[in-house]
Amino acid sequence: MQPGRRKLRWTSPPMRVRPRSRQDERTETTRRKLLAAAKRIFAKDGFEAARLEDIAAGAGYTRGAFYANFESKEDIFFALLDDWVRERIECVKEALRQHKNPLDKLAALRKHYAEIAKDRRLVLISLEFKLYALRHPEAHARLRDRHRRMRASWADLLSELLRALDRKLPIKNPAASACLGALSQGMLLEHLVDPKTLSDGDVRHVLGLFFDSVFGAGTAAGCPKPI
Amino acid sequence: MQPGRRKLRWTSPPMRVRPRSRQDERTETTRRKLLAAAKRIFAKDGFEAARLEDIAAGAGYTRGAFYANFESKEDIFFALLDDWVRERIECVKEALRQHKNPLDKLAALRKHYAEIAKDRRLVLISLEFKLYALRHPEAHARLRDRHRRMRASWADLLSELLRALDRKLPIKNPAASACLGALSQGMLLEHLVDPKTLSDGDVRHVLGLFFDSVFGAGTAAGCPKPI
DNA sequence: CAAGTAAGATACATACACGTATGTATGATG
DNA sequence: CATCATACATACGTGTATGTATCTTACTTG
Repeated sequence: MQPGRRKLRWTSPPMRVRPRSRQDERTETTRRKLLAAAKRIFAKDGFEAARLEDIAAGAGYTRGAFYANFESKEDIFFALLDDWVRERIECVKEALRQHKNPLDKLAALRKHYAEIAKDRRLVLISLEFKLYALRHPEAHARLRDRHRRMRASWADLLSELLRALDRKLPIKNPAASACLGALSQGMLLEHLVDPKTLSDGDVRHVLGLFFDSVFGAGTAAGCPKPI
Repeated sequence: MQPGRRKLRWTSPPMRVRPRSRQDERTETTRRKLLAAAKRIFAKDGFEAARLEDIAAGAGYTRGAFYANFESKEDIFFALLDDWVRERIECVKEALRQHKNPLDKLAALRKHYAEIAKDRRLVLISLEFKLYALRHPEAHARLRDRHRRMRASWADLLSELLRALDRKLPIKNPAASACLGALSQGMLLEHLVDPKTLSDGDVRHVLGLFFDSVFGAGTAAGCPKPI
């Protein structure tokens, strides 16, 4: 089943036994270039349709370089996913740090949510990959793992914020953020399939309302019998 | 570009010039069998991964039979989609007919929405196909067309019901049902990726609340500042 | 600077699904 | 009954992505 499972050089951080040779730098830059190219190609063609050759070529190499640095398409995808999630969390943390008042923090979070869907390509790919994972057990397990970690990070952020606001979520924490994500992903898709039926404005509008229903409106203590 | 565009016998209903020969019956049954098999295979493997050969084999034929009856995988998919949409609309109409009181009708509709996600396979495939369509302009156009027709049918149903209840939707009609669909699809996906984080119950719960926010709660005149 | 190691290129063997072209029964028609 | 058309099967050619094995070039080290 498993074809040999070659050991890759970077599954764990580079052991600094040797003080970082020129070769090490070289591999790191190619790895970075490959990741950047993969991001572009995945965005353009989607996960399944993306060809390893295009990714390698996009980074200025051939498939040989790819296989020297990654095991498979899934492999490089997860590497990208990790980066992406990390960036998003950092970005939100940073945004929240810039406010003192909890209500302002909430507003910042709301704004962030409204802007997620701007990263359309990434949202679509993550959607596609979820479907892919449902048919590929190994990928599914890895993805679920990532998801849990991500939700946990969000949950930490949120519970702190909610404590400061003295509010409670209508459903338990990680599920709530999953629902918000689900709605935003789903609406983005519907919007892209037929922008006339569900406009960009509609999407933002409904997303905002849903957000308020979940976290309580921005200023009032929340809708009396909200979602 | 277009490889010959063979004329297929069933793009329009059979001309009854001849009074329905035994051959006609034959083709109709094979067509039906192929459609049934396609439904199974699509459900099992997804749209893109499904092989024409499996579909044909599943119906007890070979690829020859397939190409004699359909143009392509997309083609048979749209045929299935049409059936599915028709069935769903009929099913809801029937359910609504069984009640006199508009509030009961609304409750029936609510129940129906909660049960859509039960048809998991179909929801997933329709999701997958939307993504597929976004990368295949011809399929996209066809799909958008279907979507509009479907939304229009829903809109008719709903506006009648809403008039009877003397309520207004918080966003214009077809968009509202698109949002409901989006939420249900998105949550189903999240649920399947990680059932522990977003349970089946959570999904139904949130879907119900969202429904109430959109249409007004089942009994009260609706949430004062709802979605 | 020579010998060894690692990065990456090239070439190949494989696999798989597709669409088509041709063959063969079975049903229709004069 | 003979001939023609239709439904479907079989076989083939093609395109295309994949993974690996081998070769070349760049770097490292004694």
